[in-house]
Amino acid sequence: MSLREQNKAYNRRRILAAAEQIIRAEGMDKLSMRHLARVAGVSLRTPYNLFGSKTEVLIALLQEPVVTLLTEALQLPVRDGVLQRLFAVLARVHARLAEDEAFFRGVYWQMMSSDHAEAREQAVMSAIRVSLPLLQRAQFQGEIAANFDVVALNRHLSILTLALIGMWASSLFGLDELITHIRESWYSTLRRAATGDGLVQLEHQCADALGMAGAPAPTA
Amino acid sequence: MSLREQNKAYNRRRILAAAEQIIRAEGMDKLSMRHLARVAGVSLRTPYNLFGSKTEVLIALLQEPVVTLLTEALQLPVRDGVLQRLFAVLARVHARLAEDEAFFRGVYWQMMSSDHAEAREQAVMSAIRVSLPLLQRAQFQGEIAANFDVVALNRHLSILTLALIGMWASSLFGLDELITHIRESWYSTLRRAATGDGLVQLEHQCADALGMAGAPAPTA
DNA sequence: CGCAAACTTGCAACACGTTATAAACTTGAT
DNA sequence: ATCAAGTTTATAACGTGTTGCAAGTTTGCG
Repeated sequence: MSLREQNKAYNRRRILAAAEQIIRAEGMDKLSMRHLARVAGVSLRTPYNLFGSKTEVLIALLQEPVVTLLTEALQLPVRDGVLQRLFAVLARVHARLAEDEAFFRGVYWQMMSSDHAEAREQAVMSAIRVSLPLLQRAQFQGEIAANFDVVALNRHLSILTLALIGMWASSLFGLDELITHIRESWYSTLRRAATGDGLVQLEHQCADALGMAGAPAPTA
Repeated sequence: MSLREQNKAYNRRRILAAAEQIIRAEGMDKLSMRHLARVAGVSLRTPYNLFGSKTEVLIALLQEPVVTLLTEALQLPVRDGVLQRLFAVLARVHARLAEDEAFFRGVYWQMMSSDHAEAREQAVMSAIRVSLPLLQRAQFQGEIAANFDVVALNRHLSILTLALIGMWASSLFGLDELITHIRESWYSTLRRAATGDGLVQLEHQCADALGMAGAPAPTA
């Protein structure tokens, strides 16, 4: 890497570190570009040169912990099958979000409520890509019906999930309710697509602790 | 109504009319408070006096068409039952949104991406209240299992729907895909709760045109 | 009418995200 | 060392939502 690139990378890291520190120590509403630049020891223009906008700073700030969390969660040991793995990932994400609820909520909120539609769209699309291999594997192993359009299924599930995360980020409910809604919609949606062993795994999830229903799903 | 109240109501109407005109003629991004005040023939301070914030102006702007649309849609003639009525309402809403897509999208987006969490929460809560009577009636008529917590079911469905609308408003996909996601999630969720006649109505909806699936739901 | 309360107006101000401009600095290659 | 290209910096500016303040206007009441 050339010296030029090294310096840019160094400034990028300083800016992201400053952003995280400000959010943790002073709160999301104190994260202005002027303050960020001052804390990072950099001019106001530099974050714009290196990231493009405040939104893209926040996207970069989320990327590292999210990638770390997902790659770790996707390797959790699982006994039964692929669909169970999905819910195990959700549980891991739940635990991680609980550790840093205010941080993730604030960053995600500001990120999603900005004008920069293109930057948001890119972030969302990369999120949709994460879960596709899992669902494809589930279909390959016969947990999902062979004639189901698994790409559309994945898109639907991802969009549902991100939409619910967006409402959580907008402070309309707490983390526990968010996870309940996600579990509920994953369960309901996958129940349409699952077959055989997949259905067994799903009913196991339902028996665990599905918040909404007064009763397990009707078996007719 | 006292003269004082009359004048306030008159100014409110002028401001809302000006807002609508600006959005339609010049686009959402031209709707600044200064411009709005100028077009409405009113001082910058007055919208704040009468509504409190830009967010609340937009909420007021949405309220009238939304209430009109929903009260009309809820009285649509329906042959079969309550669950079918839900999907009929959705179809009516779809048609209305299609007439004014940019308008509704822009207003909803600005409304939901503001800082005023309380105002947003109030709007969301009133939206949740709309569908509850229908679901309660469905349960009363045996279309939904008697032991299902219909209040939680309604909250879940409403939040799913609003979350998806939020993603549509943020320009992540178009109106047709929005309706597909809503139909899909309503169908999947209600299939857990429906019994007897309710299930029959749902399968009728599924046969209509459910976008995602390559196949009808597995009958096991 | 006359007076107090309610309301609107005009103006300045604040902090914000973002951009333009021009000067200073750093790097890479000759 | 020199020079051009690439980056950062300082400063000012624009338009934004929102608020404070003092003056002006309108309304309701005696």
